Amino acid sequence: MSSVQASRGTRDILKPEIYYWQKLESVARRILTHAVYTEIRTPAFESTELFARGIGEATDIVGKEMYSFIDRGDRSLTLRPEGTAGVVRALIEHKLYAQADVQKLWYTGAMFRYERPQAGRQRQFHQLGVEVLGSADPRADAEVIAIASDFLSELGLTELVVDLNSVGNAEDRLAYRQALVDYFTPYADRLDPDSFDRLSRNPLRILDSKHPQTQEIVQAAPSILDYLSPTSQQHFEQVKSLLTDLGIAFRIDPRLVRGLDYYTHTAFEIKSSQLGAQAAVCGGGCYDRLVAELGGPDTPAVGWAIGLERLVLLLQKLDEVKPPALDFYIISRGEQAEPKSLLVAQNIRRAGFRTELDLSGAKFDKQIKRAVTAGARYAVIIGDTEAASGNFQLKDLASGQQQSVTLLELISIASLT
RNA sequence: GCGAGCGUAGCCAAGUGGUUAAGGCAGUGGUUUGUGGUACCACCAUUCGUGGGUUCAAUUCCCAUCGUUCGCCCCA
Repeated sequence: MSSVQASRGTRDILKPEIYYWQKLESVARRILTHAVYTEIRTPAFESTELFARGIGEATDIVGKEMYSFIDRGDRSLTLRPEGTAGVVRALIEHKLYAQADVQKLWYTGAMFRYERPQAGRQRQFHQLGVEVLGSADPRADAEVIAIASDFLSELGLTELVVDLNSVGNAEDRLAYRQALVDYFTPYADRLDPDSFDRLSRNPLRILDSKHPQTQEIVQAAPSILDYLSPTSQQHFEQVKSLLTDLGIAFRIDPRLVRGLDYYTHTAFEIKSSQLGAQAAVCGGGCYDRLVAELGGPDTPAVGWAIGLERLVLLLQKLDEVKPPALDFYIISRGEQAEPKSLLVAQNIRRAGFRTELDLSGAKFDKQIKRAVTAGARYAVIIGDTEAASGNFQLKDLASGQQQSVTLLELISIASLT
């Protein structure tokens, strides 16, 4: 086949699937609006430096997954691989922190990473995220988790589990990192190659290796929870107690670490047992150092991102989402009738009814069949006789009853029922 | 980036080294006039993702390539 096809890792979202996306978007919008989070829309590409500095040079995302390019003005740009860096850049650039101590923001949009595509993992994918900037209060952590939890359960998802951990502050992490290096070094030759590599680069990440032999060694590794400073510990305790008060079930996973450098204190993931290897639907945590690292004032922050492709995969396993019900289906055939049908359709639509106009010119039986399949409540049948008289056939598709009515009568009948 | 599987019509799917590539769903036309069901009839892949090779002969075997799926990596 010589026709052009969608690029690897990109896809079109077509009819049945799009209803899930629309549902998820409307639920998200409602919940976030009620929580008084403000939507923010940032560019799909940013200067490469923003991600290199923000996400961390040593991360895989920056190291090998970014869509970077030089534009015609010799600038190095990158399609955003995640949403937080751009939001923080906007916060700093517009000095949003000066308008209010705490900013509560949310975003959704396409992100880009050069990865091996798989179910629920595309090169162009979509995330929904929230960021609370300017509060170190444990309530901020608990609030964002509560919002994620409400959002997911509102969508009807069960079998979700919140995994929770604290990675402490910068000093805690440093001390823990050293402890891990000390622990793993004697086992260095027994680690899998990836983990061996991380020993010097990013030892925390050895913890969530899936390699069986590495896992065995990890079993007895020191726990981050033993390296938390009293303040970090207190913060963590408060988050746990707030979640308990909210009735949000969670389990502590001291081996939960995040892939991005900017995380501190609370780290969490919401996972589904129904997703195979791409189990994490929502991931987030605190990132107290990021704003300062990108040149802004010292600003504590917490947020999460939800992978929408994975969420849609889950939703599709639940109930079927249908398009909104159809009120009218306009059937017409004939030289006088067909032009008239559009006028009728527009009038009914203006009266507030969802109305489909059949443009096929097919025979009446065919069009009526389609009206039934489309789930319409009424069919309006217009032939040349009706077009001339101004009286249309209004057919109730459930009962099969049909009457001859004017446009005004037709609308008032529909309004009454 | 690594390992493995898969790729036949809009969808599902059988198939074999050898004249015309099953079947089902959907679609279209029809069984005389402008009305939903059922039944019946007809039509619907010059071609098996693409390119190359082996062979007298390939959808079938081999190689490459593209896409996709699963796992690793990573992440949401």
